Amino acid sequence: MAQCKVTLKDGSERWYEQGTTFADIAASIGPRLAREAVAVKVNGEVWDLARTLEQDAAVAFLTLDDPEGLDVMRHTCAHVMAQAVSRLFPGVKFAIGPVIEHGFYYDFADHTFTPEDLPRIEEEMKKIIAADYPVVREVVSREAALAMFREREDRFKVEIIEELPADAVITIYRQGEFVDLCRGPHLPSTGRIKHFKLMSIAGAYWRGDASREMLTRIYAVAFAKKSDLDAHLAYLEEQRQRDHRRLGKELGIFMLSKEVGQGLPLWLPNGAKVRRVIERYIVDLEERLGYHHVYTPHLASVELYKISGHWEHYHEDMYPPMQMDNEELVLRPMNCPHHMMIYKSELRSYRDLPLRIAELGTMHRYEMSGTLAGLQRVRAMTLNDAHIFCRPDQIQEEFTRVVQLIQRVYKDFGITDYYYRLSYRDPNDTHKYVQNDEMWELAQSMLKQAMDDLGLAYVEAPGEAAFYGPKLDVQVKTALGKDETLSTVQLDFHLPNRFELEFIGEDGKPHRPVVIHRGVVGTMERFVAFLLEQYKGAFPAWLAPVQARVASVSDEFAGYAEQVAEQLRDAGFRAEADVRPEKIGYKIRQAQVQKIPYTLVVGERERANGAVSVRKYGEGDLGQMPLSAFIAMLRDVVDRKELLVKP
RNA sequence: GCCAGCGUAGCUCAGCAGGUAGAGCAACUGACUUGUAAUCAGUGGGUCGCAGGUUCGAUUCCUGUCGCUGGCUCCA
Repeated sequence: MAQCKVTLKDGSERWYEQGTTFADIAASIGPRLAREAVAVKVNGEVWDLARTLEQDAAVAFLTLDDPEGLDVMRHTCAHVMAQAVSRLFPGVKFAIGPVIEHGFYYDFADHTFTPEDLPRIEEEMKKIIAADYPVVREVVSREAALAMFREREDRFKVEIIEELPADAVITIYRQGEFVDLCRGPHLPSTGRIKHFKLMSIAGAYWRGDASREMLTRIYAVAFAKKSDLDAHLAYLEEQRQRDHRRLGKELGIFMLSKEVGQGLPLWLPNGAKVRRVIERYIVDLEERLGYHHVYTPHLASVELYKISGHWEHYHEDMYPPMQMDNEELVLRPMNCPHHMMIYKSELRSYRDLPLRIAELGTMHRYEMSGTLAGLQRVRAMTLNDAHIFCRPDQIQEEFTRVVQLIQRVYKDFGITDYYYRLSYRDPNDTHKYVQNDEMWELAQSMLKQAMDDLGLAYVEAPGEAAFYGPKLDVQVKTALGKDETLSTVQLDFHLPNRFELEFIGEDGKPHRPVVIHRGVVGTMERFVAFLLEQYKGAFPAWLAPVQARVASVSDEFAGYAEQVAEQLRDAGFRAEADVRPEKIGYKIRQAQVQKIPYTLVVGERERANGAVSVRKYGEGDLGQMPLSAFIAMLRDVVDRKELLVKP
């Protein structure tokens, strides 16, 4: 028998007979490895331990401590769940069951699950794990595979097999009475599965295609250690506590009601205060950076959107037209066309460029009801929007300035957990986009170049572009773990053509400008939703609806408390007095629950000294200080935009 | 929009398997005059999302509808 050389992770080399299983190789290295190995990486590919060594190879054994090893366990766990389902609900059809972050899911058809089914399925899974069935890989011919799954009437598996490339190695995995089409790899046996929990049931379209059958998906998590599972569940619970919908209600930020309409939020006084601070901040900053803020109406003629092309491409997301006099009007879903018209209102010289037109503009978009979520997804939203009209040679500098502005703003708000995404058009579905291949190629490579020159890391996302051009998105995570776009910068060579924009160049001839669309704060709604979750409702002093509450120790000091609050307001702060005849402990508790940054306790000792006793949210009693000293401190904290609690 | 679940007082939630509803907080009234996360007592408040149906009788079962939640699709 031929000998094969095995190079291990530590660089050492060993020789084994061809045909030796990797399980045996692991055993020859050590009993502990034999016990803990769940799979093996052979020349970079993850394999089952039962597979055999056929040629010289670089070999690394995987345990549950390796992310790839953990994924193998999660994948096998998905099969165990499917097996349990097939036992409990005969006739259920199986679609796909991939590994996802923290766990896995499996899509089923021809049976509707309810939440009560989950514990039953878990119980059955535990039996399957206890039975410790070996998981056996089997290579089968395409014909055999088709025959097998046709006989079971597993239409999804048949479809998958039919679409596999001609040279694909088709494998099935068996465990006990259960068999599934699967590429693998898997654990050696079901008994190796550790800790898991079935989480939720959801609908999901077959192959993610809304025109196809809706399947029932069961989501689950799985971990190597009980403590990891518990920690994950605790984390999810904590995330639920910081859900902006919960905090938004508790803190009086916004409300929604069906009487007002779905997805149409009302900003309550506290929310409006926060929003106003942000609006002032961003408008001031933009004006300093050479943006010109404008106001344009919420209604526009359909004609305007026919010129822009929105009517053709975006029509289904717009509220239908209203016929008045001899005009057809729509609620605007975006204000780019208005800004195009502002550009066109004068003859522009190359010396005028870049021209940066900005607006806090309210838009209305018809979002599908199922996608609405608190302030994160709404149907009426105010964008921190701007359109930069520039010469082609100015694109890169303007783009760079926008990215720097984004970074500046994120720093001021203490936003650190985000990533950049370059969104390109979907090369397989180009009809969704404006037709101009050359433009797309140019714009996409230009964005990439600019990001590379900035030295910023990014992910590339085909299919995420706007219909008129590629974009840079800044992605953040919501409390529920979903990615959302917070900021966006989009290159547009299209609208300038549609509106026939021009500037007079140095040569005295007309030229076409380029437009950069950009939203830094994005929408006020999503931004505030994000901040609520980011700060767990504890807004930094510069943003907080109430920066300081003055709490009187007893009625006798109500006058002094009012006086202190008024002095704070005169100094430009948002302050109020709590002079109710309640115990000081109760007032303090309420101020803490409302996450007010500073509570100022005033009684005899403070009144006598013109002082306040300062309690800071998250830190506790800072002791007594003269009111003037507190004002100086608060001013400094506000100016520096200091975060209230460390993230 | 699609699939599933949920919808009880202002808020958070009880209410086993059908017999016209309860707690805590909040609100209101009174007492207490208070020193760093809840003072005590009392009072009011719900056509149990809405509309049908089954039943002697429905918050409880069924159907429809509206809304919310999770996910899919979509997306700032």
